[in-house]
Amino acid sequence: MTPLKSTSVTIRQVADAAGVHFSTVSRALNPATRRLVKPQLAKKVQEAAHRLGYHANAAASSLRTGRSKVVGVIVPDLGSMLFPPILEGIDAEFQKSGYMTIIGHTANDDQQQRRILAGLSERQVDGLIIATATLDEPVTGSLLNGRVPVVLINRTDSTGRTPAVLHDDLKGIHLAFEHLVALGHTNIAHLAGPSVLSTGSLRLRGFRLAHQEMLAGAKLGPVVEAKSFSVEAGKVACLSLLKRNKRVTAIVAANDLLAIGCYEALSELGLKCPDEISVTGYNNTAFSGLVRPALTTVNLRLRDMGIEAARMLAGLMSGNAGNADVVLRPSLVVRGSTAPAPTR
Amino acid sequence: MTPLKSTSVTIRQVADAAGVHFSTVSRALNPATRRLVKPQLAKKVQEAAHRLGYHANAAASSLRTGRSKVVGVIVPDLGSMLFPPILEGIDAEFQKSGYMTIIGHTANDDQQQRRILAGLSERQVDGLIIATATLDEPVTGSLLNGRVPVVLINRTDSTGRTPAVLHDDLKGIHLAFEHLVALGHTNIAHLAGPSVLSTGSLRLRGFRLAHQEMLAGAKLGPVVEAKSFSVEAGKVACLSLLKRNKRVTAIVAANDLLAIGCYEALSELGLKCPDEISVTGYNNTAFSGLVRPALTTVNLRLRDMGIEAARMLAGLMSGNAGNADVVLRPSLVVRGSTAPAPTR
DNA sequence: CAAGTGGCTGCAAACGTTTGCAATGGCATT
DNA sequence: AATGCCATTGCAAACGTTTGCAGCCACTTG
Repeated sequence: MTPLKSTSVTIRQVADAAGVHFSTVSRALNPATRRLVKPQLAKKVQEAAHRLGYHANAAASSLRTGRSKVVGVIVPDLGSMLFPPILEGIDAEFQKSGYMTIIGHTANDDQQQRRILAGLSERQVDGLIIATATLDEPVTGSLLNGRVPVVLINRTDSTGRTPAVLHDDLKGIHLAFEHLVALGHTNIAHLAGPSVLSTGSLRLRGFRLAHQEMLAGAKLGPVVEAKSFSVEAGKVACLSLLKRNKRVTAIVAANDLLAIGCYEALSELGLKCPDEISVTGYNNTAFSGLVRPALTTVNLRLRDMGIEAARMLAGLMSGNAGNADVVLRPSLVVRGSTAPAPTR
Repeated sequence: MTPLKSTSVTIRQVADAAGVHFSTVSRALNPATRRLVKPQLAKKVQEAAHRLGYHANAAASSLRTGRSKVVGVIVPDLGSMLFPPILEGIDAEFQKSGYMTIIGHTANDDQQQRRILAGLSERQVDGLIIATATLDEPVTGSLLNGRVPVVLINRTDSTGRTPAVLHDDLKGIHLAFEHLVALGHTNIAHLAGPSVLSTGSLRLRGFRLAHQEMLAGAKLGPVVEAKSFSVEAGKVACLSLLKRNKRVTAIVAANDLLAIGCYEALSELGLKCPDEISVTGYNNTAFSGLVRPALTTVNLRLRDMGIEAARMLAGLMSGNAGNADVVLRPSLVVRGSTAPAPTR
C-alpha cells in the first residue's frame, strides 16, 4: 500500500523508456532468454536499462524463481588463518557465475551454528559450504529440509555421505615422516590434534601408517594428543611428551601452531631445534617462514580447496549427483626446523 | 505459473493449521506486530509454525518491505590477517539484530569492486561497510544511488564525508616513538607505508609530529616509503634506508610486515636487532609474538573496530545522522625487538 | 438504550520478477 | 489464394510477504 521506496528503477520504467512491454525487457536482459527477442530490440532495451541505471531486484527475482544466487559458507573460526584463503578461493570461483557468499561464523558453538543455518535458510541460499564438520556430530546429507545441497570442506564428518573437498592428510604426514627418516631419524614422535576433528584423527592415522611402513622394525613412536590446535596446547602436550620420552629426536606436529608450541617447550627445556630435535608443522601458515627456525611444514592448497568446493557446489546446484570427493595433494616445504638426526 | 518448488512451508499453510487468516499469522510471527494479536492466538500460531517447521521467505519479505536484513562488507584482501578479526566483530554484532553479511573481496581491483557493488545493490543490501577506501578515489557519501548507508573501516578517504571507524594512528606512532625515546634513542627512522592509503600517510604524519614534539632539537629522522605493506617491500626499503643513514639506531615501521622486512634487511647487513638497531611494528599481527626477536608493536583493537562499525551502520540504517567518526585508542605491546640505544 | 470506542481479525492490494500461453504478423508451402 | 508455421511480442498469473483499511464484536459511556 505505502510505497516504501520509490527511488529504484524497475523493469517497467525501462519498458516505458524503450517503448516495449515489460516482459520483453525481462527477456532482453536475461542472457538465458535473450535469444527470444529480436537482437535489435534487445540492444535498445539494454541501452535504456543502462541509461536509467537499472539493477534487477534480486528479491523479486528470487521470489519468483525460488533461487537466490547466494550461497552460505560456515566456518568455525575466522581468525585461524586457515579459512581466509579458502574463502577467497570460494569467492573468486563464484564470482564467475554471479553468486555471492554469506559467511557465518560459529565460534565453535552449536547453538550459534543452528541460528546461522536458520538465517541462511530464510534467505533461501542455493547451496552451503560447511567447514565445521566434526566426527561426533554428523552433518545430514542436505540440511534445510533437503532443499539445499551441501559440500563439506577441510574436515569431513563420520558418515562420509556428504560430498567433501579435502586434503590427503595421510599423504601429507607421509611426506613429513619420509623427510625425517631420510635425515636419519628413527625415534619420531607425533604431537596429535584433537581426535574429534577429522584432521586430527586422520593425521594420527597417517603417522601410524607411515611409521609401520618406513620404520617397520621399531616400535611405534610416542603419541600425545593436544587439547586443541593452539600454541599453548602444543607447548603443554610437547612438554609432557618429552618428559616421558627422552630419546625422541624428531616431532611431527599435526599443525603449525602445535609446532610453535614445541618451539616454546624446547626452549624451556634447553633443547636446540633443529640440532637436537627436529620439528615439522602442518598447514604452511603465513608465519611458518617468519619464525626462527623457519618451520619445515606441509603445504596445503587452501585457495584451491575453496575453488574446488565452489565448483563442486555449483555442480550440485545444477543437478549433478555429487558422489565423489575431491582430494588434494599436499606438498612438503623444507625449511630450517629439520636437520640430520644427532649422533649419540 | 509452474510451481518451481512446492516443498517449503508458507504462511498460508500455517494459517490453515492454526485456523486463522494468513495475515494474522504474519502479525503473530513478527515481533514488531505481535502486540496486535491476542496473546493466546499468537501462541497457537507460533506453535503451528514451529510444528510445520515454518521459515519466513526472506525474498518475499524483502520484496514487500524493501529491506533485506543483509549488509555488505567489502575488503581488499582477506589474506592480510587484518580483516578476519574485523569481520568476526562485525558478524558477532550483527548476529544480535538478525542481520547477515555478504563479504566481497576486491583483491585491490577497481573493476572487481564495481562488480561487487553491483551485486550487492541487486541483492538490496541495507547497508555497506567498506574497508577499501583510498585517498585518491573517494567514496561517495552513500553509494548505490544514495539508497544505502555506508561506513568506512580501518581506512578513510580524502573527503572525510563518510562516517568511519578508525584507529588513532597518530597516537599509535606516538606510543612507539615515545617508547624508543625512553630507551635513549635519538636517531629514529620511519619506514612508511604507501602514501595513497590513509594508514600509510597518517602514520608518517604521526612520526613527524612525534619527532617534533619529543626530539625538538634534532633534525627530522630519515623516512623511506615502502611500495606496499609487505615483507619484501619492507626489506627493500629498509636496505635503501640504512645504506644512506648509518647512524640510525631505531626504526619505526608502519606495519608488522614491514618490520619483518627490516629483520631480513638487518640480518643481511649483519646488524643485530635489538642490540644494534631497535625495530617497532604496527598492528600486533598474530605472528608478532612468534618471530624472533618477538616484535614490539602497536596493538589495534580490530575486533572492536568491527563491532563499532556494525553499531554505527545499524544506527545509520535506522535513520541516525552519522556525523561522528569512532576513533579507537591503540596500545603498545613491548616485546624483544626494542632495547636501549647502543652507546657509541 | 443508543451511540461511541477500542481491540482484534479478515480482506486484498501491492512489492518486481519470470514465464506459460495467446496473439500477431510475415513468410513459405500446397 | 488459403493454410500452416515460425519468430517475435504482449498478456497476466503467480511467487510469499506486509500492511492500510474495513468489519466485527464486546464494552463503556452519556
